[in-house]
Amino acid sequence: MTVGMRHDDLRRRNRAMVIAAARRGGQASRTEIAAITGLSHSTISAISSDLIAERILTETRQEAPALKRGRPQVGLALDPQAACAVTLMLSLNSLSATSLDYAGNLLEEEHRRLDTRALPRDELIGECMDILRRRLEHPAHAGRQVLRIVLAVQGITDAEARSMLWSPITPHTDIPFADLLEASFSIAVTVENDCNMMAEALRWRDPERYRDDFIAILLSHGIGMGLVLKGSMFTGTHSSGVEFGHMVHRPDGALCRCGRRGCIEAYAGSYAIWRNATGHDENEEPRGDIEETEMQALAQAARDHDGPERRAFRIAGEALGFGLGSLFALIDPAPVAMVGLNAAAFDLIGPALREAIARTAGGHHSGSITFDTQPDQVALLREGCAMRALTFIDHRIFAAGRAAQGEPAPLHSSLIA
Amino acid sequence: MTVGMRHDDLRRRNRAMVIAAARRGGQASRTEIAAITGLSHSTISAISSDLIAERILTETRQEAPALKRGRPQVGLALDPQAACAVTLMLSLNSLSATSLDYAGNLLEEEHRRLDTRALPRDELIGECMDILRRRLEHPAHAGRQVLRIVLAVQGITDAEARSMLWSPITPHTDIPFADLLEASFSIAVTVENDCNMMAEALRWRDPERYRDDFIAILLSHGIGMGLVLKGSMFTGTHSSGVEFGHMVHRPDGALCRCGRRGCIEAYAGSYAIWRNATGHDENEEPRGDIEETEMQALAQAARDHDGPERRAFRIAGEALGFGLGSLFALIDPAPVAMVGLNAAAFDLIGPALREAIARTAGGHHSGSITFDTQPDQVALLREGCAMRALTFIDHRIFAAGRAAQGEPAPLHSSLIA
DNA sequence: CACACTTTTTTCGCGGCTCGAAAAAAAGCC
DNA sequence: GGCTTTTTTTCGAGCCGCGAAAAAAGTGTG
Repeated sequence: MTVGMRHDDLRRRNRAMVIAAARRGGQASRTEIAAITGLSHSTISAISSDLIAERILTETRQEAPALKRGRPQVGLALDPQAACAVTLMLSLNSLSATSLDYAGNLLEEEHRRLDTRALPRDELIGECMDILRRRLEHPAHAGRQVLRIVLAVQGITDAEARSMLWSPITPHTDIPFADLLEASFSIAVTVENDCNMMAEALRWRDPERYRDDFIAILLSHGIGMGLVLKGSMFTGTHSSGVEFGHMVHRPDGALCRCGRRGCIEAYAGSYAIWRNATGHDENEEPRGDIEETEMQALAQAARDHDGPERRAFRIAGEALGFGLGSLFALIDPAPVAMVGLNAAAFDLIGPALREAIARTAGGHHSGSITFDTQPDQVALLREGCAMRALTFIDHRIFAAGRAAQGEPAPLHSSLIA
Repeated sequence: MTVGMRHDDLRRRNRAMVIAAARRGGQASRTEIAAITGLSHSTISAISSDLIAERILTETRQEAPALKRGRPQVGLALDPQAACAVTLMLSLNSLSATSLDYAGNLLEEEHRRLDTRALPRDELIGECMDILRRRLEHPAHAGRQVLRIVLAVQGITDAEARSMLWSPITPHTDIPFADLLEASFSIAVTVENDCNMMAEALRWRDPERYRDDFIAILLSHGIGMGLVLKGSMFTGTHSSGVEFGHMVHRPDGALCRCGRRGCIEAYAGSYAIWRNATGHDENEEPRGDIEETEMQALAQAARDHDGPERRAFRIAGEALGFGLGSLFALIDPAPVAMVGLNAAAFDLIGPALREAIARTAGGHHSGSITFDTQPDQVALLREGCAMRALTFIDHRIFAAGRAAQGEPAPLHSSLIA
């Protein structure tokens, strides 16, 4: 509330709403948009025809044959030709990238395996540069302008989404990816936390269930979280925040990958489950990487008989439950989606988790806590990045208008900000 | 972003900014406001003259003699006659109330002692009704209209600020104070959490230090928290939220007043410190109330010699430290203000607290964690309530305009919402 | 003490925005 | 084919913020 509102801010916001309605899909008609936004039909009509003239939206025949009388509604949809976005996803030993048109259709993609932990800093950056360059030079774009690049990384990013501050996938820290990529390609870039992107994807996948308040928990080698509160992504004040895995479960407890003790992750990460299931001491240095099959074998053993494996998953559930309980003391309960490899073992984790939550403040009104497993972590991440990139174009570039007026538009000055 | 922006929303927001500038004090001139808001001088001039005509603002001679050349700036200040606000503060065994003019000056106040824990539900409500009625009938208002009532309670309120859901001061729950008071007095009411109001007060007292991100922790019989993130009060999704005292410190640990185990409060509340200092078992039922002098005696004993008292304060510090560490894993570190009785014992609590934080994720970048003690809990609460009530009038009523145009204005319809 | 100078505040006309009402368009119904 | 219904566009009106210019209210100077 520091800065005043000028007249064009108004138009910008209302344009953004029309674009957002089209982005939500369902071929919203002008009349529907007017009803949703509360704006007058004239306003929506004016904005729509502007957007169509600027080749941002297109009219689509309503596919439903419209049994009703009266002039049929004309659906508004995003013009796929309006722009492109590129997403980069950097994970442990894996770098992938996609190109998308403005409507969100996948144009093409590439996946590379590389040893991220061993790679020197320059080469890690170089790999990202190269895969991005190959996207930009790819013929699939067919003349469309790439207006936005999103790079999602495992680990902590800064609040301005410009740098990777720390990541488990590499020993290198504070890599200013956004600055580096923008300097080379002159296209606006943001660097995002992978769990936040997964949460973003859930909003688009199931807007009924995941709308204003919900939690995405990544159960894999480490524990991550994406948190949406009151309709917007919750981030830290300086960093991408919400390092749920490093909330303290047991003071001075088990040794965590981060070097500290007692973190939730030190009980619920893959390495912690493995450590407990295989009879290793909880103070033992965490293993670097664990094969998916190995975790599946542990889960199967836990399902087969009551033994250390079952106990290990129970301990994981307990740590997650108490952690969620503490979180819910702060934000009130909300639906939870479990994502990632170990979400497949939620049958082993869930009971102890629920039991632990019930013993905390969060268990008070546990009605609104529902758990749901989303196994396809990779697809979720890709979708989230795509939507983040596209909605950025919606809001920052197309809502502002006066840029895509046919001409190439000044890339360096206006699009990077 | 669901609802579109109309034309008058624009004016409303810009009016609100001018009022806010006056509320911040310093007799801001039109020129300064134009600079701060980024709006043009003409706009600020138009809005100011409207607000002066509506008797919301007044011009004040700049008291500084203005050594500069040129036409001297004319300060804008709130017109104390524009409205009134009433605050009610309900705490353990205490009910107090104040009347304020629109500029925030105290008109008069009343304080009552009553046995809140023993009082039947109706009588508790009745006491609030009565003290409010006495305020409204008090001659000090001198014809000014009371436009807002804020009731702050210890305990949990709902997210809409209409009901007290639970409180340690009474066995009764779910009391819809806002509905009850509005039905009787036809003045808009909100019900707020006391710690949130203390945080609100800190923003006004020391805006340099406590601005966008900070934490107020109430150290008294229980442990409370008010949290400001990214410039706005952080609340739960359903309740006033941020029940920091009931985050889990040690799973299945000490018995808490809330009936659960291992909460931070069960180690750091007055009753917990007393329990540990006097050699009682940590599973023992918490004492209901502890005199201020008794806690001071424990603190003195802890300062005098190394014994169970010192250990009790250290345990409290440790619990708070690990709790803050977990919190900082979620939101990143921020300045902390310690408020309330046991803030006076921060010399005993602080070292263990810092040590514990250093062992958590929050200790990573501990640079931005500063601790500060604010002993005058009562004054802080009163200030916070006052500012909450007055800024509500600023935003919801005066920024909207077209209401206080001389006439009494339709109370029932427009002011309650 | 008059006049120049400086800074703040107001005035005025312009362009842009949204709105409501009415008109136009595009169907189905009989 | 004409009537009805619903959607969309058009048109004039009313507000609002802006920039430029004017007015206002002081200080400095000779």
